[in-house]
Amino acid sequence: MNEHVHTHEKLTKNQSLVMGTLEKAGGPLSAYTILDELRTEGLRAPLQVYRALEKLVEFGLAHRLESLNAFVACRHTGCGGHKTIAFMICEKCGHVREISDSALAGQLQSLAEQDQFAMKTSTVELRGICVEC
Amino acid sequence: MNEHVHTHEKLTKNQSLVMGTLEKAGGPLSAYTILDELRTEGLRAPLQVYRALEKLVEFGLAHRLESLNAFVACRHTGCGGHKTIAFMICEKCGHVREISDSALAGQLQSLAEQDQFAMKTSTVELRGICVEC
DNA sequence: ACAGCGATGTTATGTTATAACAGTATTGTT
DNA sequence: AACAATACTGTTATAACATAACATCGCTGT
Repeated sequence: MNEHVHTHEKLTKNQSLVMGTLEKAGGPLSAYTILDELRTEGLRAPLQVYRALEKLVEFGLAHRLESLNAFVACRHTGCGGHKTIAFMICEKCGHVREISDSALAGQLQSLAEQDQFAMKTSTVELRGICVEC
Repeated sequence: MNEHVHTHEKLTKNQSLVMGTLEKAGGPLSAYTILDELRTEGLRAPLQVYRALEKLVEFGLAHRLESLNAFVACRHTGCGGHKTIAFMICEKCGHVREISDSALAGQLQSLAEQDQFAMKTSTVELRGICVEC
């Protein structure tokens, strides 16, 4: 399960700091938790974190979990060819599993097309209990 | 497209008030917007609304839209036999379409089973532009 | 009568997110 | 080098969303 190493060459200072914090955590963090982690690095205001997160999400390096109001590092970055489609969130241990499933992606797209709905983004979050719990 | 009439026989006063407000709106409302609507009815505190919403969601009479931090009346109540699976949210006009699709439901369930994940609830929200916009 | 339980009302507080404005850094162009 | 354009940064203040804690009320069943 050795994960990838991300270098973030093009990231700015704050973006790097936030990305590093997310990766170190290995799970979802709230913006304010990230901020607290980074006070030692000189960050002081929520906006500094939110602005970095906005970019990271835009770049596909991080994802926002709507049902948690939290953010996670993308597991897939750098491998290309997959869009993140869904998350399985364990309500007991907090573990988040990121899923790329092209069948699901297609299904969502065709649902949208049925209604002539121009889908821009999709949020799929499954809540429950994971294997280990 | 004549929709159903809901009578809410078993609802408490606050639950009725909140449900009525959601139905009258015909679209998503934030808890605080609901509160403002109901100040004339004597409601004063957010908790009064949140507590009612919690029950309504539990009863399946309303849904929470995670990506909007808002709530909508369920379109389907009283017909039985369908679980709400997804929402299509227009980012331009704010219109929300509620979708029951058993194929999608099955797909989510089987994704969960693949990982031996005991799914309790699912959130599926598609963002984009609707036909009319 | 009274215990149990769920709903209510209220105050206070916690948590998440953005507005508005000023300044700094980088890049590309002439 | 001078400049404009663009993006990022820092800061203060505030908005928007949500819950904790506690006291009380009003049913229902025994």
